[in-house]
Amino acid sequence: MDLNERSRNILRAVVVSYIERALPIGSQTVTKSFSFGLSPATIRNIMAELEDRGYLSQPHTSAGRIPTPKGYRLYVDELMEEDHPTLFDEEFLKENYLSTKREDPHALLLETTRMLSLLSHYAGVVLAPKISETRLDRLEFILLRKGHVLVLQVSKDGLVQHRIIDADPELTQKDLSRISAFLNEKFGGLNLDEIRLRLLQQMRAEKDQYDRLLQKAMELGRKALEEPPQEELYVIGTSNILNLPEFAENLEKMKALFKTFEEKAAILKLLNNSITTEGVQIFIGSENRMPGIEDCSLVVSSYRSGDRIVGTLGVIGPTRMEYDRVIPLVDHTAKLLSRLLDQD
Amino acid sequence: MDLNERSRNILRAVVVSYIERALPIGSQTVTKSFSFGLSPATIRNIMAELEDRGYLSQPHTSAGRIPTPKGYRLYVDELMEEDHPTLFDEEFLKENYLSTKREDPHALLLETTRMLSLLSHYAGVVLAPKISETRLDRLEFILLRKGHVLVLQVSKDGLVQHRIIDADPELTQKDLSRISAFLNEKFGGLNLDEIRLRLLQQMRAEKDQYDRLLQKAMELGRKALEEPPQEELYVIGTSNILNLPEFAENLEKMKALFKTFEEKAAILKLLNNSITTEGVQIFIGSENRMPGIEDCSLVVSSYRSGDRIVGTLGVIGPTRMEYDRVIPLVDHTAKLLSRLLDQD
DNA sequence: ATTTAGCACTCTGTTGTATAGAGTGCTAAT
DNA sequence: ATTAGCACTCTATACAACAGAGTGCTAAAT
Repeated sequence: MDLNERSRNILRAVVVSYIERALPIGSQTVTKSFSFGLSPATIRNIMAELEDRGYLSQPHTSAGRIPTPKGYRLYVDELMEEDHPTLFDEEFLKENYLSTKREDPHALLLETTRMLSLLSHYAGVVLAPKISETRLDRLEFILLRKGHVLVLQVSKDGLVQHRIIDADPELTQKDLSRISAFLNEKFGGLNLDEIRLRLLQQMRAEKDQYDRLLQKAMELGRKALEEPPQEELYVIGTSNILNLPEFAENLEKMKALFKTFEEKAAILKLLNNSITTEGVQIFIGSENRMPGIEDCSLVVSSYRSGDRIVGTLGVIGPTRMEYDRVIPLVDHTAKLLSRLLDQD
Repeated sequence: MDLNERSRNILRAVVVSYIERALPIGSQTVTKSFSFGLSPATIRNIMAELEDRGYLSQPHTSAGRIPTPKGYRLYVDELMEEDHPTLFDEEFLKENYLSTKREDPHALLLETTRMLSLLSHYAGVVLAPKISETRLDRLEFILLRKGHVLVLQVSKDGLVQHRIIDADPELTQKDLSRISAFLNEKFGGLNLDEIRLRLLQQMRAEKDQYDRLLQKAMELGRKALEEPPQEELYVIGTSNILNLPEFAENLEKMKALFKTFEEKAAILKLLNNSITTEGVQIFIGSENRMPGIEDCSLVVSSYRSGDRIVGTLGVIGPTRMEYDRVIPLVDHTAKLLSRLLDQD
């Protein structure tokens, strides 16, 4: 049932050629570009077999072959020689990326996205750490106007997020400061889910107590943490996609793709799914079931801060992506980002 | 030299028809769609004259006419009957926009952009108020780790921005709190430019004084305000542009346009230029000299918070934009936003 | 038992030609 | 001043012819 070595070589040749040329690959092209010591006729037989088995497809009877997602999958999993980032990419990152200021995680993540886009020539995406899953460093409340409170969350890794919530109009800034201090004391170092849980427990326990400020602290804390904070997704380089021939020819696909890019929800969902898995993951074309990007491939990797996975980053490009270059790039970038986030 | 009434009517007819149909307009179309009581031949004469004068152009000898930017300009300035937003737009905004929560200006601005895009069917843009030009309500410093300080700025209209700066590593949170209090006391209610100026003056004056904390306060204040804060531009609905026939047919223009959208710099510049002018401004096609959007028109209006102009918003669409619908829409939206920002 | 040369066949894309249609500009009549 | 009429121009479309790339199959060669 398995493909023999020769068939695999031919498949590799077709995939590599197609990635380079974006045109259906015929038996002649294969014989010319690679030296298998086989005639076109033989190649044709093998290609026909590969098509039967679902690794290649033909746009029409008398055309060359194009890899199917299954074909790319085999290539990526078993045939590709992927090892290190290219020397250029590695050097470039060392010179231009590692030197970015690390004090503001936002700036750092943005720069990471830019690097991914720049070096891959596709679109770079970075899903920012969800502040709710990081350990809390500080929680501050600042009174804006009566009844409106600015909540400032700072995580241990320096991630900052602010949000405005409604609150008891009787609270003064003094109350708020005391509440901040109290909550920081009590919950500093925990992650938000834990805090939320403890708050609820405690509120139940102390329901009947008379310490009104304590109650307000609990109430405010709960409110501050209850709504899921907006998820932050950086996307840079979508216009790179416009240069690819496969989309230039198919306006409909491009429309769908750009709508997806603009709405971000589908991409968020995909990246969120990948956050549980360690290392590089690859979604090839229709393997990912997201409408709009079913003609794209994604190469994503989770990254960490300290010993916890906190987010994912990656590259979105055509199924005809240069996997052997992009996969090590994404892997490497994820590691560099993890390192940058860790060194504090 | 001026166009007579009849020519102006014909020009209006051509512009209106072209906006609707996106195809060169011939003399027959004009006679059929409008009843001027003139034969096609007469229309032709007039159109030829309009072309001579630069209001219309012909893609080729035997085609109908297309308005030039000059033609659109005359239409917009003198021929168009623009008055109110459509009933639908007005109702829609009343129902869906005026009810948005106003406590978080960011959310509000985002919603505004969404509305502009939704109702115009083009791309909506909103340039957020520059916090440096708003009056300061609060300035808070929070120590992240040694030498890194989170600066939190809150403006009187509730605009919040945070930034991370390097600072004297010897400063403790206690120092920072005192500095915050001091600066708030001294400068609350002023705008950042004023504050910056006063700080410099004062620093010079008190150079030789021995109050070290005061000096540090000055120094920190200066640092916190020195770098221009990033400008915030919301853009929503770029993918609407993909549906327009003029761009679908011209891939190159579309590429340029989307690159411009992604980079945002050109749009920022344009909107910043418009911030000094009150009311609605219109840039038609090549009138705006920004590469990438020279085939687009912009309808923008400044908006205010209280009695000061703080930002601009608008719509980016094809030169063939439905000006009579979009201009009142932009105008109306700007006024609504101003009202929402004011009611505090 | 493979491999391959040879060949008929298929499909695309390009080129050239004819044609219909839309629209113009000009002239002469109203 | 307007317009009917007409010759002219240019585009878009359809169609045919054809070159080119590529295939699959068969029979010969290794």
